[in-house]
Amino acid sequence: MTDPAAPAAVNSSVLEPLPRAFYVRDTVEVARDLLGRYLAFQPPGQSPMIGRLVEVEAYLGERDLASHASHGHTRRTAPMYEEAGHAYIYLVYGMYWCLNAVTGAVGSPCAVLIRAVEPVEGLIQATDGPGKLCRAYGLDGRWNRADLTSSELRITAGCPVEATAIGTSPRIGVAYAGAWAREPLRFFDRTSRHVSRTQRSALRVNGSDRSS
DNA sequence: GGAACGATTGCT
DNA sequence: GCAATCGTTCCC
Repeated sequence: MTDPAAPAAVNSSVLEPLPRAFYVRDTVEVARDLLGRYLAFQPPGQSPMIGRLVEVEAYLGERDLASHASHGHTRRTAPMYEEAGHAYIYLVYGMYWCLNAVTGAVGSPCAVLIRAVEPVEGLIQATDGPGKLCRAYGLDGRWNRADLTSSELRITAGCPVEATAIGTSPRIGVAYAGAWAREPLRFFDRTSRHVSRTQRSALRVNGSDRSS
């Protein structure tokens, strides 16, 4: 039975956090399965911010030349080597924070970069880009290693995007990575108008949109 | 200790 | 097309 007093922009079942086991799988599988899920953040004393994941990228460990992990285990990349289901948050270009979900087994430095969400609740600023969404949520390095299954920063069940609606393309901003730059490791909801601006221009240029 | 370089964004 | 801006990584 629905609670008539609930604000109910979002019902409770979709807000159930995804369990640890969700993240302890093949990283590409996790990336695709993350589309349609909710990124929910409620800092102490503030109202919740919720967005629907519409664009992600998979980073596949030390052999992946586009990944920070290609430099091995360093102070920065340590979170990727740790338990799946936690956040890996880093500063890029000295200005923007980026949020990842750590995936796979401990010791295997894989992660999924959250590139864009569609505002669902409490989000005012733009969320169509990895730096923009962290700015909109107010996320920064203090939330590095946050447990996405149980902390104030979590990813919840939402409603997964069906396979036929998932678009695939090479990753953005990793031209330095040689052949790895061309791997189809970016996934997005083809029906969403909230994918990143960078993605749309890249797709126009290289025509690499391969919906699957 | 120093230099080069970004998993981006926004303005020209 | 390109500047902003600073932590990380790597070389001396």
